[in-house]
Amino acid sequence: MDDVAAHAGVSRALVSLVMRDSPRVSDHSRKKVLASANELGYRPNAWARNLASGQTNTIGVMLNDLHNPYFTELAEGVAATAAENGMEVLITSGWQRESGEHAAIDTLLNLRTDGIVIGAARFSGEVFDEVAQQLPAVAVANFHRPDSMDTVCNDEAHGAELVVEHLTSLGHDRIAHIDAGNAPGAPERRRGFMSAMSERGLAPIVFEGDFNEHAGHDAAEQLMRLKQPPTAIFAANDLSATGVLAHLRSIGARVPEDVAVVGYDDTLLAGLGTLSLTTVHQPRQLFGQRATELLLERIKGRTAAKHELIQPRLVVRSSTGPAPT
Amino acid sequence: MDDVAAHAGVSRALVSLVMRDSPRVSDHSRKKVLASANELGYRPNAWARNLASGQTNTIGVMLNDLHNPYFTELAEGVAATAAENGMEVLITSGWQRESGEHAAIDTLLNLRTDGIVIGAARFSGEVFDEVAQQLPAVAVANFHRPDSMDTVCNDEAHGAELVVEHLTSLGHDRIAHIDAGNAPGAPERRRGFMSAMSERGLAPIVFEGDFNEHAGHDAAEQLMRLKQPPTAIFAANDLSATGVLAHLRSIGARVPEDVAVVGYDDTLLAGLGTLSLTTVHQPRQLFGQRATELLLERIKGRTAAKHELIQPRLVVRSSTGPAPT
DNA sequence: GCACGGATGTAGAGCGCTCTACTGAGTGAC
DNA sequence: GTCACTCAGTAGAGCGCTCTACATCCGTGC
Repeated sequence: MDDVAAHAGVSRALVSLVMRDSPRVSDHSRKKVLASANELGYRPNAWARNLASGQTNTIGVMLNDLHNPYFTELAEGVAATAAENGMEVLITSGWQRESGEHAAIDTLLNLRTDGIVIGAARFSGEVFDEVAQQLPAVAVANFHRPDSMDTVCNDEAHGAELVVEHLTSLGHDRIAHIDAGNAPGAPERRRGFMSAMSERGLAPIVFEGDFNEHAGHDAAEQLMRLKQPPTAIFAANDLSATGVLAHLRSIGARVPEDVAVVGYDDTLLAGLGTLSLTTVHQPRQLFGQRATELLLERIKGRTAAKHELIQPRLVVRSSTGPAPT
Repeated sequence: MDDVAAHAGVSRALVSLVMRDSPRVSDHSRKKVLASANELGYRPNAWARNLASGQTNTIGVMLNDLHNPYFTELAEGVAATAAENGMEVLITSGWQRESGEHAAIDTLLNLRTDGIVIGAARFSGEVFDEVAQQLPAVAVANFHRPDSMDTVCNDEAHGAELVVEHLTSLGHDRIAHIDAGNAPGAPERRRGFMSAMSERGLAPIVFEGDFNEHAGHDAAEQLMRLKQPPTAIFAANDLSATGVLAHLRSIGARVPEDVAVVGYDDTLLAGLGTLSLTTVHQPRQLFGQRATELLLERIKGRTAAKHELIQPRLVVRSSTGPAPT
């Protein structure tokens, strides 16, 4: 910076003003400084800048798992909203391990970014409190719902209710749900399914499963061996639903004529022509957007915690149809 | 840091040594300082530390597209290798736009991380040169192969050759390739296919396609209308192969008895029980590992550029089998 | 002619660390 | 007893910026 100042024949302070796009600089000086900076290949040092200014203009995003589209779309939403507000985004990941998550959060805390978005961490409540105490933070899709920080969650239960509503409106009444135990989001989906069913006076059939293809396949096998097999199967997620479809095909059951199948998450899979799965779509970018907006409010001084529930929507494709008569 | 020093009754310099795990500190002082730091909730400021030390202990990773498993697995490889070497990783993304890529690179350059890994950027050669001039950098899966920085690439041509070898060994000789135009990696796959075919005295059939399901479906439709349809189809990637499978199923052609199908990339799709696709697996984590290793060499002072080609391997599943007689 | 105020520009302290050079105490060899 | 050396700790400059307070210049109004 000294070199640029000397080269342009101005003070260091003026160079600083130019680099920060201050309106307090005449056009003439601005051009002179910019030309010198360009010629010397000068680029402001972010560490020094942030140290001196005490703010980073950066939002840190900690994602549990980069392979999961859920998180990357969340990050994309954060990035878009951050960019609109002139902020930058730095991502760290825990690579699906809890120790990794701690390291990733520590990196961001040491960096003292202006705020932190936490994507579905396995942390205990205390860790959340500790983070919230140090920096403005928002947790997304986290099922602890810590009071100490803002949260943005998908309304899983409502998603399940949408499924039941869709299937019952098609005339289905023997509807089975293959769940995913205590995996994140699964209990809420299960509870939503059960309450939606009983509200309609229907018996909720629930089979144990998991968020993978194999579990869906096995559960479907058991379901179809029942004396009265269900006419519709609501799988834990899209992957699980592909297992269901595979089993149904193997026993010659037609979808949706004999059995309707619904997934959850609206992943790439669901959209494939071969599967064309009715599923529940979560507006994942919106999660990132709302999280960032909440964070910006926090940075501006709000202190009371806010908790947002985002509404999913049903995407009807060709794996569901009228119940067999 | 002053507070911690005062609280522990030592100098600031000693606190600094403790925070950096220096062996020059007695056990007694170390414990005292750590206790004070803990009590006061002290956490070293990364900006100040990096500014003062002139190094960041951090590797920056710029990824073109976080949704693409290719890049996230690359990042995972970088993270693992970086962790082994006691370094941290910070990720930025260009969100599939070139302007975004520039911003993402700028962020890292301003941060002056110790090195940068660039995941498949759309940059021109000059941009690579410019980056390489400022910081140690490695480009991964980039098809410009700039001389100014190290590169790590997949040997796409060899992957295509593996496919041809597999199919011919099964007795196939009418093999068609659905390509993906000039999309990244596609020209290399096409060339590999063509040369492997002609080496074996076979006529390479190439149809225009793209890296998506729809393109695979359409190309397959055209292929199967030929007077002599191919007995094996090598799609541009797994997604394209799902389109092929969908069309084959719709016209009642059996896979692999009537037509063998091969994908590329070994994504989640290929492993699904319903598809069970023979495909080419790229060791994507290895890309990240090698990239990081090259970067560390650079940081330690190597100046001559290195270019590595990583060998893919064929994963045989049930979408391929002996050619019909 | 003078006070005033807006527009530009500058000086210099300070952000929170690290790092070099140094001090002083203890240890062992001769 | 002296010297050389090691070990533990300290002082203080300095990393590359920003920011507050101030200086200077010029046009305006009375």
